[in-house]
Amino acid sequence: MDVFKNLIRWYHKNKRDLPWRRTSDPYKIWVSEIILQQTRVDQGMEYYIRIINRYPDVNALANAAEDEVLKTWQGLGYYSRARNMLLSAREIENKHSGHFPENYCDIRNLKGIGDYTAAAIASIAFNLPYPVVDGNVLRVISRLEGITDPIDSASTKKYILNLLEEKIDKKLPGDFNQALMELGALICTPSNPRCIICPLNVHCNAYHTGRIKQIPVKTKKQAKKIRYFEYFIILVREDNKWFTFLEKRSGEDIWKGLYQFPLIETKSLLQNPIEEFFSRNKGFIRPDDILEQYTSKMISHILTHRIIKARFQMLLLESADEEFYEGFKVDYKKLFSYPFPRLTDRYLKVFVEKFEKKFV
DNA sequence: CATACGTGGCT
DNA sequence: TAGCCAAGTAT
Repeated sequence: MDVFKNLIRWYHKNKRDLPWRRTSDPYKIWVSEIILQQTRVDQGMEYYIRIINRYPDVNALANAAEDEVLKTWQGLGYYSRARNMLLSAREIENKHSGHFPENYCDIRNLKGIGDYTAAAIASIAFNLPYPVVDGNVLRVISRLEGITDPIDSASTKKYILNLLEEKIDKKLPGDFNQALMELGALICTPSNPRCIICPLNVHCNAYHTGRIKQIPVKTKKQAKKIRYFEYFIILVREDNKWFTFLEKRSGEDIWKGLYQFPLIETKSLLQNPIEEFFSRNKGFIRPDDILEQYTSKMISHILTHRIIKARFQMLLLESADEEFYEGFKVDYKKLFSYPFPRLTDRYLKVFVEKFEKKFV
């Protein structure tokens, strides 16, 4: 069967020139694979450049502070990737003497590395014959083989993995894996695949049976739930300097490890947010101390399975009793050194335009 | 096995 | 436009 020979030939002729394809450094390949989890090349590219510049090797990353790594990752999403990458860098420093592990098992045991990423690093960096099964591969193979079982079920993934374990090029498994993914990214796309120029079209079951639009099959997704976030940007002047208040997000929830302004979360829209804030933070600020107050428009922040409806309350204050607040006080000038989710970062840019000249 | 986790581009 | 989905992982 020369199906995959055509694929490899196509890959060498058509592959994109990407920075992580110009190195054999497992560290850099690892960083690229973490960034590319659920993320398009176009979106991840600038982050890859930034991270490699800032942390050129495992040691540099291992010695970084979590806040700094998260700031570097700010805007990319799925922030546990950044936290786990840092944990794994430290693990490599401490338990592998700073040397990136070279076998599948040790790679797979690192935090943030699952079946896909372990196979990707093992094959690309160390030439080990582990097939990758990612979204591209599931789409390409299910079409090629005319698989109509849902590709998001474990059994279908296992079936495709077993199939590829037989087919994988043992000499150049990294190229084999990347060729399959590259085909999925450039030709065998989810919508409007370019079957006419596909190097596998002769052998493609879905193509020949007119089922390209029906395959792959996926089980249904659930509806979006709405969360309401009411933020309070509190500004206080002391000794001719402006301060605000922040909290670090913890717990198993969205944006863990990032920072936020004092927040009230509700399941429905708050009618009197300021009142609610006073009653929840007794002694922190007093209504009499408010010099100026502004309420932003409602901002809808759309996530895959969530809609966050957020609003920012800006309060300019005479004074505040920080002992009654659980977060911490920040010099306004240092605000932008903290990692924030996109929602906050976006609003902050509007905020600066609109208000900064009033008090800075 | 289902669900949570971000963001942005495309249809 | 609302929905889909992108080089997945952890729980």
